[in-house]
Amino acid sequence: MKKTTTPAARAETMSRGQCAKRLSILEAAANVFCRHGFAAASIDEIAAEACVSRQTVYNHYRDKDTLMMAVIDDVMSRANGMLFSVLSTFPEKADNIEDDLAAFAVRLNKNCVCNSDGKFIRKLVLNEGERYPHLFESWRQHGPLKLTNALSALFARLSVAGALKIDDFDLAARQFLALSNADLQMLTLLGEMPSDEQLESAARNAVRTFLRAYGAGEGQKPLQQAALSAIA
Amino acid sequence: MKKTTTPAARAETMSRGQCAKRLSILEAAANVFCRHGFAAASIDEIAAEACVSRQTVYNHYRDKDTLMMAVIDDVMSRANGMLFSVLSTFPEKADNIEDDLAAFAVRLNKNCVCNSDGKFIRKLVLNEGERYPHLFESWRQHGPLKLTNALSALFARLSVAGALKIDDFDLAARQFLALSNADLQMLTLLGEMPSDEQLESAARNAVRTFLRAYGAGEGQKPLQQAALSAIA
DNA sequence: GTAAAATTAGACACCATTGTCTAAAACGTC
DNA sequence: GACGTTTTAGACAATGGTGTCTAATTTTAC
Repeated sequence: MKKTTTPAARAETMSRGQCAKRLSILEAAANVFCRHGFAAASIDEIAAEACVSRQTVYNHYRDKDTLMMAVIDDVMSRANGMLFSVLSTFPEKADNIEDDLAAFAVRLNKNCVCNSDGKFIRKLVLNEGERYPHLFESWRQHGPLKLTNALSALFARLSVAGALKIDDFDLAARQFLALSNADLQMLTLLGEMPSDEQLESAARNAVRTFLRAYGAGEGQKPLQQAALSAIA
Repeated sequence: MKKTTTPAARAETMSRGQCAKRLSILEAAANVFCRHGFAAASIDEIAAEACVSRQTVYNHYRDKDTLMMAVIDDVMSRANGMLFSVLSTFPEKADNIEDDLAAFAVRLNKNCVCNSDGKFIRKLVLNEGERYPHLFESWRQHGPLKLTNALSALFARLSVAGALKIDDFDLAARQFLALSNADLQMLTLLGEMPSDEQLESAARNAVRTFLRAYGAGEGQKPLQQAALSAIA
């Protein structure tokens, strides 16, 4: 097991068979950890769900803790990448703020909050955040803090452009996110993925209220249209 | 163990010694279950934390599941009672809505959301809600649904009184609650109890934005005072 | 086709936990 | 002080999961 192939060749070797199993194990482990929690998750169940023998799991990851760390790394980095990607879709111009903000809220909730990675991270942070302050802090930095900072900067730009009237940008960012989740919390709590209609409706409701509070209302146009409740 | 004492006498007997131990066990179990989750919680740790021998735990509760059920019952009924109590403090008159709503938000967050029962229920619902739909539904009925319904009715009254301008009362209720939590989520996620100042500030921020969106603004008085951010 | 590497099933020791049992001790009541 | 009840500490078997090992089988590279 030493120097049998060059690193490049081994990388090529690992590119399909091994790598596929690694990913399969990671995905299965994420699911099982999410379903049962770390302590109650059994390696046997993970192996079965990954369609892999238990020994193979131990071949790739020394022990349960190592596997858990790898899963956390995997999910976190994917979630960070997705958040970065979504943040890069900020509205550039100040025309049609309502539609732009709503579309952004939809993208955010769909790709970062309500998907399976979001669910995993929510459970992880709630359950282990106290036990592992470093984990909590790292998540906070790369997640909510980065998000609110970006939103805050966006709101500042829009305020300067005269499209919004905001005194505390940071507060407005937190409130925008809170409003965006108001209609979805129940669904995400159960881990269900909201339908496109629900996502759209929730975003509309949030943005309308947000703009009624912070819009640079010429006409203010309040209660422009009866809102459709998003929750059954 | 039959007819040794009258039920009344036995009740009297149990009123201090046994009952105290029962409560001690319940409290310890709630803490340990909350810290480690159901599967990872050990009866030994619960017994130790309750200052009671393990056998005593088994004397009072047949097995781990029974104990868990008892804890859930205990926490849920206490939380329901507290919510009922807080709901009975709704503002009666429509004068000074801002202060009244803020004070209500403070009471709600302090006694129902951010306390240890709230923390327990949050973890319980997130972790076991999918596995036990009945548990989830029961919580939803007695918790968020009752709360939003009551708030919705209050907003309807205030709208009729001309103090608010709301088209969708239910949506407004959900948004009010979402805004009330916007500044506290980070803290409650870690299980910390926010200070009175933080509770007050979070409620102020929420109510101010809420009224800017839904207030029957005569002067609308926007941006009346620079907001103090509640989050460090 | 062959050799190296990876995978598999199964057996295994080990450990923590659950729930039971027993005998001794503490408690409260009369 | 005597009695019944509750509590306690400790031993105990049973269970289930972890992590290791081995030998056989499959996959992959060349």
